[in-house]
Amino acid sequence: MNKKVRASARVGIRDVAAAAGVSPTTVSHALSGARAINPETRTRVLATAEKLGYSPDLRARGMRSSRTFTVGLLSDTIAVTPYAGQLISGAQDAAALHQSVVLALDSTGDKQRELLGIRTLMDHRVDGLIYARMWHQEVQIPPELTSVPVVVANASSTNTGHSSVVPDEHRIGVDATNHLISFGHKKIGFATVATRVPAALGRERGFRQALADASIDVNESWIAAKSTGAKGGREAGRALLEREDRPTAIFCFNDEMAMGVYQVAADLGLSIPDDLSVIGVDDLQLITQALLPTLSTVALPHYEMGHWAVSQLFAEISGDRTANDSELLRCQLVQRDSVAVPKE
Amino acid sequence: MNKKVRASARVGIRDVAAAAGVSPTTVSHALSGARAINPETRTRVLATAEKLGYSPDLRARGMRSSRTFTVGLLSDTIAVTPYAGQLISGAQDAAALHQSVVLALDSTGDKQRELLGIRTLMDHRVDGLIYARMWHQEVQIPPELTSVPVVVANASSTNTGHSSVVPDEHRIGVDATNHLISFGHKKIGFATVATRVPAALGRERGFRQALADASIDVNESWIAAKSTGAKGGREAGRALLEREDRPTAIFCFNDEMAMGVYQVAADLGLSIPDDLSVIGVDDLQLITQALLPTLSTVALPHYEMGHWAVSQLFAEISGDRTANDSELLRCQLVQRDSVAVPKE
DNA sequence: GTGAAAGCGCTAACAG
DNA sequence: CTGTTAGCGCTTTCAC
Repeated sequence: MNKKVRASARVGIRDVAAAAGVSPTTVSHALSGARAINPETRTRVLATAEKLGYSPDLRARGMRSSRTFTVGLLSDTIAVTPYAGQLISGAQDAAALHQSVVLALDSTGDKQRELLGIRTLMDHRVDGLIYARMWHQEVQIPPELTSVPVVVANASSTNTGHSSVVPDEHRIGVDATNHLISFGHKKIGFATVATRVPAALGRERGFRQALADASIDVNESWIAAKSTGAKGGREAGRALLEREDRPTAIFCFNDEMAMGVYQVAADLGLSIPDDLSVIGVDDLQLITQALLPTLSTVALPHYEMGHWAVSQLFAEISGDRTANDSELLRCQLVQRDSVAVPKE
Repeated sequence: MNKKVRASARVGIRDVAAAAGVSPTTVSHALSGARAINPETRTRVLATAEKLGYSPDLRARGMRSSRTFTVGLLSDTIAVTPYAGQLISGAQDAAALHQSVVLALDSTGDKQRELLGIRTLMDHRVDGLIYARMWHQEVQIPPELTSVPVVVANASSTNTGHSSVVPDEHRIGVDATNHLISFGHKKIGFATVATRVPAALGRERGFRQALADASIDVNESWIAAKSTGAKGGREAGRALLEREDRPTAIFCFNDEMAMGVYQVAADLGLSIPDDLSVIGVDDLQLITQALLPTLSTVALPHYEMGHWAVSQLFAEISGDRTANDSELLRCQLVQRDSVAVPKE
């Protein structure tokens, strides 16, 4: 019941100034450290601010300094995977390092909604923008996205001038295949997707390269390209495992396909990892942890991509780094129980 | 090359006013429709604004009207499920209906980070706040969260005064069980979790109620409470299926546990749905669509909860609705291929 | 080291 | 129906 009368009128810099017996200007500078202040005064001001429960109004602050402490994140999420959450989470953490927050918006893949989202983000005067995809792909930055720094996440932009970050797909292929090779496998299959997306292309190149480096010949009939998902995994698994000379290990394009391979293996009476080693990509814990045995995989770095993108954005804004950097993120191999030494 | 000289100086209401030969006030009102304007003038102003590529500065607008067109969303996400994305997505869509955006922040379950998040959100002067959990639970609203309207999503608040929205767990139990009953099952098991969370309690009550309503006796040894996840599902599945008098159908606490039951069934040579019907809860498509046969389930309404929460928030802000409403959301039964008529 | 004044882009209050 | 004036809360000149 103490001055709380005008509860709606939040305490501002002015109130602090009055209470501390200085001018608003001094409070401002004491808070921001923008110019030298008598240490004593400074301490007093800070204490007063604390006591009064002062909380800065970022909008007002931004009005003058033309910043909003806000970055936009435009994605194409359809929320069936945890990817969006992970990427946003990384973006948030990086933004927090710059006293900023992220304004995430998804377009559901709809051009109309995307345009609306861009407008909204612009109206909020975001300091910069992350243009993100949930699946690694090539994108064209919408021309409306001008007059604001943009960094592309999990996609590469065809129209240049923007930094971008993607997983190192080639390396994923190399690492996964090498992991199988390191256990002694020589007969290694690849269950992949038929679409010519960067992920498929890169991982296959990596697969071939790792085999070549180990002087293992590629058996073309041990590469099965089907649709994605568990269904595609089952198709690929059948193609690979129902042959006389079947591989002893299969590198799967992703965890869902690996799950399909598990199903076929069970059906054929093949035990994992004794009769067949399997490795996936993605590290969707819902799958990798639930499968029996748990699935070894290469984790996709969504969190890291979000983090990198926002860090890069701020670096560009402050002029520390130039646009048009592009980063290839190394992915982590996660060892679980689906890979073992081959029987024979 | 045309006036674009001062590209950084965005066109504002003033520029539009000058170009249209009216005062800024008129432009403001023409834009907002807050007061009557000569239709002709209005049209001219709007056209000018469009031509000049005017985009309102929401911060400035909010400065005067003390709104930010922004709602905060504080969650405890650990991003292994797509839930967060779904809830946020619902929140975004509802916010868009009020020309607002959502500022999502997660605390990773850390009290310290949560406090920081609250501060950040407050500094950004969000118009309201959604306090969300990814797993249905009871929460206590942090005392710092005062001076701003709060709605709780996927949790119920012990300290009153806030509206909240949760799934109707009892109904989930009833609907899932009834679904099995409708196929003719009488020997129905329940694979659940041992923790006394609202979801487990409610679903079990619903399970019992549905059986009672159908005059089917509950066989207590057909209720197995284990840990969650596929592992718990396997344990529960073993407990239920390795008996002489085994149930012909199992209602699983969630999809992951259902996956565990699938694994045990396969191990015991039981075919789904011929020898055993299974139904889950969650509708995690990564699992439900990947399992063979695809899993029937009851979908958790994360999108809807996000949507409801934000709608309620705006209703409270505008005074249309009072705080302290609480909503029980009906969940959708998703029929797939894991339920069939029992053999015998 | 500190203050006073001006103003970011907009809308609300007060005029006509 | 329209315009003028003031001011949201802060930072930034410019002055001392």
